[in-house]
Order: sequence, then C-alpha cells, then structure tokens
Amino acid sequence: MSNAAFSEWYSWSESPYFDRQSFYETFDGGQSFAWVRSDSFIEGTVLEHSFRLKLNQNKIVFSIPRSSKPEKAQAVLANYLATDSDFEAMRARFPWRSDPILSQAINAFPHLRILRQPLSETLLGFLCSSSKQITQIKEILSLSAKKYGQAISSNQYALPTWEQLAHISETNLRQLKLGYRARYISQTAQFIQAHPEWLEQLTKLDTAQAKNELTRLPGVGEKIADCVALFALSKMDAFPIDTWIEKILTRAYGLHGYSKAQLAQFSQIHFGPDAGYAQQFLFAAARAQIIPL
DNA sequence: CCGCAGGATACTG
DNA sequence: CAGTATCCTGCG
Repeated sequence: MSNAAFSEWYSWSESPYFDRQSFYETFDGGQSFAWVRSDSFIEGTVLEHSFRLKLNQNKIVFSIPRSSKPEKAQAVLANYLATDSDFEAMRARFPWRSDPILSQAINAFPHLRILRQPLSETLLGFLCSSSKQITQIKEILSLSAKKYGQAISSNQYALPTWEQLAHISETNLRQLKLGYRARYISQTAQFIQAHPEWLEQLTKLDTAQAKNELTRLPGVGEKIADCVALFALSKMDAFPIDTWIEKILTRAYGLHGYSKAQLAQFSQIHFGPDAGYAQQFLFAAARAQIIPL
C-alpha cells in the first residue's frame, strides 16, 4: 500500500558483507526490536529515519521515504551498523580453536554484527523486556510509537522520545500492555527530564562506569545495563546474561552451580575483551537450536 | 485454568 | 550475600 511513498533501491558500496542468516539475525535477532520482516525486505525505523533493507550480492541495499535524503540515510545506516568496528578482527581473537561450541555458532552466523543503536531507543526497548518475549516487546514498542511517536511516513512512526514519555501518565503507559514496567518507564522518564545531560554523558564513560550509572534507573539491573552498554554504547566487553545465555553456559559449557557473577567472570576470561560479541553468537545459535540445551 | 516468559526489587534467613 | 515472592500481561 505504501510502496509509492518509498524510493527505489539505493545501492550502498560501503555496506558490510552479509550472508542471509547473519543479516536477519543482526537486525531481527534480539538486539533490536525495530525491524519487521516481510517477504523480500525488512522494514523499520532508527529514530526519525525509516528504512527498508534487503541484501543484494551480499550487500545491503536500502529504500527510504521519497521525502528523505539518501546521503543522510546512508550515514545513519553506517553508524547503526558500526562500520568503523572491525568485527572480523574480533572473531579472529576468540578462542574458537579450543571452543567447538563457539566455533559452531560463528559458522552458523559468520557475519553477525553488533548494532550501534540510539541510546534512547535501546534503553526504552530493554526497559520493556523483562519477562517478555520478543514478539510481545515488539508489540509494546509498536503500540507506543503509533500512539505517542512522531509520524515519519505513511505507516511508520518513531518511538516516543524520553521527553514525550515524561508527559504520559503511568496509567496511560499501562494501556500499552506494559504492566508493572509502566512505573519503571515513567520514573525513568522523570529522571532523564530532571537530568538532561545524563544520557549523552553515558557515551563518555567506560563499561563499568556506564553500567553503574544505568543501574541507578528504576527497572535497570545488571542484565539490562549490559544490553544497553553493548547494543547502544558499543561496549564489546558488556556481557548480558539472560536465560538463554545462562542455559548455554551451565549446560553446554558444563558450568553447573555457577552464580551469575561467576558466569560473568568465566565469560570475560574465556571469551576476552569482546565477550559481548561472543555472547551474541551463542545466543543466536542456541535460539536456532544449533547448540543443544 | 495455570505456568511461565530474554528481569528488577524488596524482603527474608 | 543467596534464595524467594511479587509485580502485569498475554500466550500456550
């Protein structure tokens, strides 16, 4: 229906190289809740930028609303995909020679990347995530965007900003199927409004400092702080331990009886400074039932 | 109808 | 500290 509103497909010569599995897993594998798959492309928004993406000869080609500038869109994409990061070098430093589990996971998604998502959106997304399945998180965010976000194109809406969220009552937030998370989001919005420089200032901190700041927010514990650090701040040593990773480490790696702190310590030592990137391979492979649990 | 889901938090021992 | 109930909602 909204095809007419979208441009032709633009090629992007600087696009990272992707195989099909790695492409879908990178955008729609749990790092981001923004992307919807259709038959021939994925569609989603990054802040106020709307995109359709697909692969052509292992490179991303993109289509955008006709009102948008392709040069700007390409710059947004480059940042979103962290094209300045050398993921190949990170993979090479992993202990894959001695770790058949990780090795198998990398083979299944060889060109998987860690996105660099906008901080505000990443925080919002993972504040919605506790005890929710990915489809439910997407539903919540989609409802939020439609109801409170800025309209971008015919059928696309940006997520509400924290400034906008600060003006929504907890009761109205609950209408978005947020449940008890509505209070976290409301209070976080108030906090950010009261500390206007706080979010931006996070980008200047190291991983431990950033996580320390993030966990001051209501509803942000260790796991969500790790997700924000990894997926928005490009902190490759941040290692989110969710139920999947916990199962992988305890069962596939045999670390029975380890506490989460012990699992985190093992992972940092075993996987090294880019442990968060390794985590994403394990997560993807476990969900694809490549790693038996 | 009940158990549980990509967690955080307050409370207990 | 480690373990546990509670928080909402929707899906299986």
